[in-house]
Amino acid sequence: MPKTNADLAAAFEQTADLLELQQANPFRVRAYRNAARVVGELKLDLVSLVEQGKPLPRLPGIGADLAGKIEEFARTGHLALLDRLRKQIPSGVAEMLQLPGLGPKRVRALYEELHVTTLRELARAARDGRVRELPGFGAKTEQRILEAIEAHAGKPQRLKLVTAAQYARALLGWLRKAPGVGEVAAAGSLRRSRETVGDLDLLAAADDGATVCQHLLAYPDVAEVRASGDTRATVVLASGLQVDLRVVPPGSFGAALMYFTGSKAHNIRLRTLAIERGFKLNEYGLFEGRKLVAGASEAQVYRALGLPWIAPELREDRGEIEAALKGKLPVLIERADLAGDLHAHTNWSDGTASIEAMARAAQAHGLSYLAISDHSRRLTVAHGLDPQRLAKQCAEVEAVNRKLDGITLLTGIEVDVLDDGSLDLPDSALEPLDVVIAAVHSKFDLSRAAQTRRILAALEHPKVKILAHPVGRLIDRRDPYDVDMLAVIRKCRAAGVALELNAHPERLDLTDTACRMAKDEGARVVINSDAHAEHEFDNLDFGIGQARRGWLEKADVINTRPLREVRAWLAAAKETTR
DNA sequence: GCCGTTTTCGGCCCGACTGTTTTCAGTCG
Repeated sequence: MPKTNADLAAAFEQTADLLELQQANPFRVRAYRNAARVVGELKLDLVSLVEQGKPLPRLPGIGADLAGKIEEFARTGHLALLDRLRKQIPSGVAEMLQLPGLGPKRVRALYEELHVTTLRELARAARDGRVRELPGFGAKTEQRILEAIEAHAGKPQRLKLVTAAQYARALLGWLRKAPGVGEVAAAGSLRRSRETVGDLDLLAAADDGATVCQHLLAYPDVAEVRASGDTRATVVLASGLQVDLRVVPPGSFGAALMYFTGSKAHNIRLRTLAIERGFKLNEYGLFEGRKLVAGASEAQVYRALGLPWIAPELREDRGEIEAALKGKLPVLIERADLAGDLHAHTNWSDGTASIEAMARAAQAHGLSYLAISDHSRRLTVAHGLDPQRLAKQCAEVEAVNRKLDGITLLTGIEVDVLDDGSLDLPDSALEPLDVVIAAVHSKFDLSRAAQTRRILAALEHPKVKILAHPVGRLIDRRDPYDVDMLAVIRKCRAAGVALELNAHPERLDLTDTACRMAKDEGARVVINSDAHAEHEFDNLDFGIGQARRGWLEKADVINTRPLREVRAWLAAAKETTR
């Protein structure tokens, strides 16, 4: 099994956990965690780079030592340091770090004093009342540990962005009714449009924070209060979702929004930058000595640091601060830039609405063109179209088109890519269509080489202009298939094929890092709803969020262009080796 | 373990809440 950046990141993360348990230098621990993040987000496949004997690029926070460890891992599949640490500390001990309320100090005490090495043993020790005997522990902590172990068993996954957004909307509505409250906002990974959200971070402006915190505790869906003070409160909803509320004075709202939006790595960079410039940055503002320099708005704080405002989607410490310093931030795409949608389904296959209903829904969502692209015959569960039904559908699309005003329908198909890379419909059926989208819906478990070969072959087909959901994952349900994404992206660029950013909240595929890779390689992206129902054009918002996380600008995305230009692109002959 | 238009050594983001204390350590975000 070839190792990936993700394996390397996991090895660094485990090393950090174990070092932390040994009470190693906390900055050394941080260096490993930082390395895990940087490597995990990297587009470049480090293992194959080393295999090819190429030098590693300079990576932020990775010096001589960690670079050596990357090479070691690439060559041997192991880190000697990690192997050694694992011999010293049983694997179950590190797992205890996952429990809320248990950090390295307490876990170490449990391990050394009570010789507890698994969650099961920990639960037993807690039930026996042995945990409370330890210095620094008490009856309450013991009880919390038991509850945490129980919750850990039915571990709530991170929520999909769309679900988190629904919870947040309801909670913000509730908080707006708190006495004396000013602005309220959702922050955290939700505001950064991460594809999944772990817990909700909410922010409110008020002079009397305690009252607003109390108001949150009274929210009908609150199942448990974890903490509550004058400026912050943490509750757990009935669903298990944790909600953190922070309340600050109005003059600090911008600084607090920055602090609570994160990411943590972005914040650390900003605070370091503040120190270099003689300031101190915290959630109350930017301070010069005791004097508040900025704080009411994010833009003020960034400006005082010598930076333009940075969009939340970029705040991941993936180069946005360097870009901001140089004045080279991307002008990110916005929802209003989308002119059309090139992938939607109807009740001819597995959609729920008619062609006309989908067209009118798209128009109501501000779009001026829409491609009807139902499934092809191989996808029998979706009632996929064979050549005869496809031809009939095309005739109906044209008929509907004549009735419409202000939106134009394009004919199309989401055609299955078969095992060998050929398409599920004959060329004669595809030839008359405006849009042909190639999609992999089977054989997800091919080897990387075979899967890549298969997809590259499909991209060669002269009619294929879009590669649907290129990574193939379903968030939390199905892993992406193993494919050489860089090879796929380069092929797409060479063949004039657009990579779809499928905006369905369960897909959001391309991933953010793949979007950025596509942009860097000069390939085009198309942001499609893949709507199966009229309301699903709303999902385009999530596609835009993901695109912005991938640094995409209007010009990078095909369906920001007017129909005339899109038609020209669709009609352009492909340069392929076929 | 990383890093340097003040530094190649000595720093490394900052504050709130809880529980266990008797003035604060540990954890979290």
